[in-house]
Amino acid sequence: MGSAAKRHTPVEDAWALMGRLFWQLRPRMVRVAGEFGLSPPQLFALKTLDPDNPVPMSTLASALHCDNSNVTGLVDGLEAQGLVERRLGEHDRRVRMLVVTERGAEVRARLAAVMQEVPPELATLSAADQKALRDILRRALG
Amino acid sequence: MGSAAKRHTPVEDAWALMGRLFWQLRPRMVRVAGEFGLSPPQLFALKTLDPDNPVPMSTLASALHCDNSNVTGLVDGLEAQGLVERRLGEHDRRVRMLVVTERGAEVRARLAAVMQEVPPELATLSAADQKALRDILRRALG
DNA sequence: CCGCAAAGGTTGAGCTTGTCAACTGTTGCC
DNA sequence: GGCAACAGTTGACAAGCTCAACCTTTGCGG
Repeated sequence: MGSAAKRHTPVEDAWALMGRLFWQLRPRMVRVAGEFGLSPPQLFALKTLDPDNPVPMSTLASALHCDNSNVTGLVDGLEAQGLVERRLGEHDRRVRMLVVTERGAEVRARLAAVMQEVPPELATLSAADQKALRDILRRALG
Repeated sequence: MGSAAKRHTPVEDAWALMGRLFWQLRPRMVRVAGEFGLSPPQLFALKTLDPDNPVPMSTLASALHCDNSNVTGLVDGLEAQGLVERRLGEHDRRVRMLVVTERGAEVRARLAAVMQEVPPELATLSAADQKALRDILRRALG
């Protein structure tokens, strides 16, 4: 049964290997978030926001694939730490624009720097493999 | 400012692109889990278990990077659906071996089939790129 | 201009995940 | 035999998340 002939296409194998990378990523995210005094969802929220482009809360909600009401609590936390501000919409007074504060932008930048760190498995690839990997993924994702 | 010279190494770019794939994966997991009547953590738990190799709960806990007490609840749910069974350890009566039931194995197999589906972005790659991608990842991850 | 449906956000209820501390039962070692 | 260590469960508690209900604002149609 363990020897049942499971046929995997090359890209399926590749996908499974990426799954392993993703899996190893999870504890790392929790750790990084903790180091910045954030919960993982708060980390994703701050990472998603663009300091140069304030957006309504509903936009953040759809970017995070979650409900508006969920974003309320998330933003409450970020606002309590002075990382973002709710600013009233100028044309439409229903919306609250999410503005990343100066401190928020700073935290976000350090965050991005940590998250961009490549897992050791990939780092050990040859320079040629690293470039090839990037090029293939670029072709796939534009 | 948008022109600030952000230097990214090729592998950092590749890692960021994989991050985008990972991000798109999240809603899909939630959807798949729901289709099988499971929550995402339950799905991961069942996926982690090996029908041919019963393991103690603590082993599952460390595989899931979480506390033993958390696994208790997770397994409660899976057991309530008849997907796994707690079997008393033969040599050590402290441990409960997690045995995947027949029905559990069936669900797990269908689950694996769905999860192995490759995201469309990767599926559109040329056959050569797909093989190259697999080979590079194999070199990275063994 | 009025009425009203629709949109943005917040609130509260309720469920699940997850952690920690305390506890039970079992084991193995000194 | 005593005792520290281990496996698992329980209870308390914080947080994420969704849904339904609600409030305010908006903009459209009559």
